[in-house]
Amino acid sequence: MTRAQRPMRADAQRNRQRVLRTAAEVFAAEGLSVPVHEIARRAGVGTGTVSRHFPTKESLYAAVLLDRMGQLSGYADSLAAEDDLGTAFFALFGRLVREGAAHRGLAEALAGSGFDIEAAASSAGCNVSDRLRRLLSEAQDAGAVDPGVTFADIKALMAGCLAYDGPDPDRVIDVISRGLRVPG
Amino acid sequence: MTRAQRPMRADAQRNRQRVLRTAAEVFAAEGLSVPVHEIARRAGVGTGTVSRHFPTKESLYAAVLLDRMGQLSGYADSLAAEDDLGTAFFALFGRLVREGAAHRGLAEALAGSGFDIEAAASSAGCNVSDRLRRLLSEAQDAGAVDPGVTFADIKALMAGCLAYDGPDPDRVIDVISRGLRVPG
DNA sequence: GTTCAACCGGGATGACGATCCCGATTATTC
DNA sequence: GAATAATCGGGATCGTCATCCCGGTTGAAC
Repeated sequence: MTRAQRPMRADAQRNRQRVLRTAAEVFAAEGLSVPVHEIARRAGVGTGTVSRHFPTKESLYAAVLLDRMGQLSGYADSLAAEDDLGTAFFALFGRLVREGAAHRGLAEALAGSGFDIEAAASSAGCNVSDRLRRLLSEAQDAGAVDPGVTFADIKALMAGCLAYDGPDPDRVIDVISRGLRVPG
Repeated sequence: MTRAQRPMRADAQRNRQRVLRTAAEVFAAEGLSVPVHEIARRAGVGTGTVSRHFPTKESLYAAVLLDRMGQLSGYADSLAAEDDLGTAFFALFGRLVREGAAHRGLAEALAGSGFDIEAAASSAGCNVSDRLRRLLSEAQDAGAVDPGVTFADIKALMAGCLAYDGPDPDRVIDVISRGLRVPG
């Protein structure tokens, strides 16, 4: 147990954020194979700076992904105030799909290297997965979602949707949402 | 205009097939980043043999993808005999999703390098896309599919489904199929 | 059975990119 | 404002891989 380390120097913190944001944009726009060197260039820092904050490229992937999950977690919290549970569920589902499209590759790359995303996320205090699970069962109790649908189905559908990165994601989400509602 | 070239030597043809099949399996199982060297090793040939048949790795991607599209095209043909147009449509849709999961990455990689998959496929005489489009409109005329759904929606849904590579693809396909049917 | 062009294996080559390192710089503390 | 420890930039290093090449081999034709 070492003493609580002193806070990061201001410029270091700034650079870290800058790299993280740049990386998120660049990965989303051009894929994960963009060289670290290029991310450093666009962020306006040296490659050494990137390396220091994120010792491997993989750790940069993880940081970008966790950062995004934190944001989504905030959105999930904001839905707690929603009265209509069906609306809340479909809102979160839709948002996850829309926002997640760009990050599917990240999740794949990390999973492929034995990085446990869910564990890391929940230890970071943002378990989007649990919130969605709870919303699903509440929405089912409220009669807004087909009770035959399982959480695994939802995850699978999302995994699918996350890949879609074309125009009109709303139409896709609509069709799927329709499939999830109570039949009849 | 050169004279029609003489047929490939028997061993060359055999090796080409062997590489193509091995590549399809390996890509599906371990992703596109597997080294060409490794594919050659598993196929039991030298790297030079792979290079000769497929001068670049990208051309290997294309060959694997077109090969698979040819097979799917054959399946689409076999559905021509089906009486129930709704059944035929959902059969092709489901099959495309199930079989396609492993090949999404291929399509992405090629699209990213300006390779026109649809054009290549149709010039190879196997336009799965057109067949699906026709089946959709026939199934809609027959009252089996919601007439409000467009072909673009279908392509989008497929793009999404293609990403899903987990257990129970059938449940996912069921939910989506339910969303596509005529509203009750 | 002989000839020859096509084909084979796998090592050599070169490019690219992640990571490490170190002298220069700058934020923080007193 | 001086001291110092954290940070910075970007070049050096090392591996990995796609691609090329060439001496040896084999199928095909006569």
